Amino acid sequence: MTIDKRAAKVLPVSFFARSAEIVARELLGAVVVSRSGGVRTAGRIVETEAYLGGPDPASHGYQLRQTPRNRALFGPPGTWYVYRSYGIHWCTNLVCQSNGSGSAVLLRALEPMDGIETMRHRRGVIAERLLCSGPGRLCQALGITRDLDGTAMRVSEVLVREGALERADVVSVSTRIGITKAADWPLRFLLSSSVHVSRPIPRSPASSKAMKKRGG
DNA sequence: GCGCCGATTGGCT
DNA sequence: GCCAATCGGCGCC
Repeated sequence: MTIDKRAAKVLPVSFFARSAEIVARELLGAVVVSRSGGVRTAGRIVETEAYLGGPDPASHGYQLRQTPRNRALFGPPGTWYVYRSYGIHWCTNLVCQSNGSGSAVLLRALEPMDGIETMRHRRGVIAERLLCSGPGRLCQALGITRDLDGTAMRVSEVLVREGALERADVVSVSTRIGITKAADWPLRFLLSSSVHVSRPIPRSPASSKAMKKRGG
């Protein structure tokens, strides 16, 4: 897949000035273009999660509590919020809704499009499906670090609307990954037909239990 | 000041 | 499936 320059259009701030849930769903199929280190890399978004800020116990903006780390989360819509995960990885979000809402969309997986050799070099892996299939992985592949935190969406990395979804794309919703609080909120959005998602849709707890009981 | 925890990943059983 | 790596935020003393 390549980016059609005629159709490519940078997403306006108004795109992000809506609920994180809506933005997370509508970002599927959009393209992230990074120019980190002067090298161009790009990927198509295939997985996102919404974090709702004040009312969301899993959000870094829970109860609108601000710290030096999450400062960017309370900035204007379209601001990048990048944080360190487990002291090792970077994860990147785009601020949504309104100033001070603390809500954002986490980018969880991309389908690599441009600069794939650069991604391989940065990631130290060959397999294409391991390049951007996770929030930490995609940051490494695109060269995203704390440098991007608090900057406006267009400053370095940008998001462009790439037509829309393709005919083969299947939009699915599931619970969010890797959290313990509000773990049952259906705020993960993914193109479930893509091989580049971080994980498949989890089985429901009930059927998972049944599978375990049956030795599956 | 001290200890625990996490929006992850990669390697091993 | 289990576990370590590694660090900032947070609760508690």
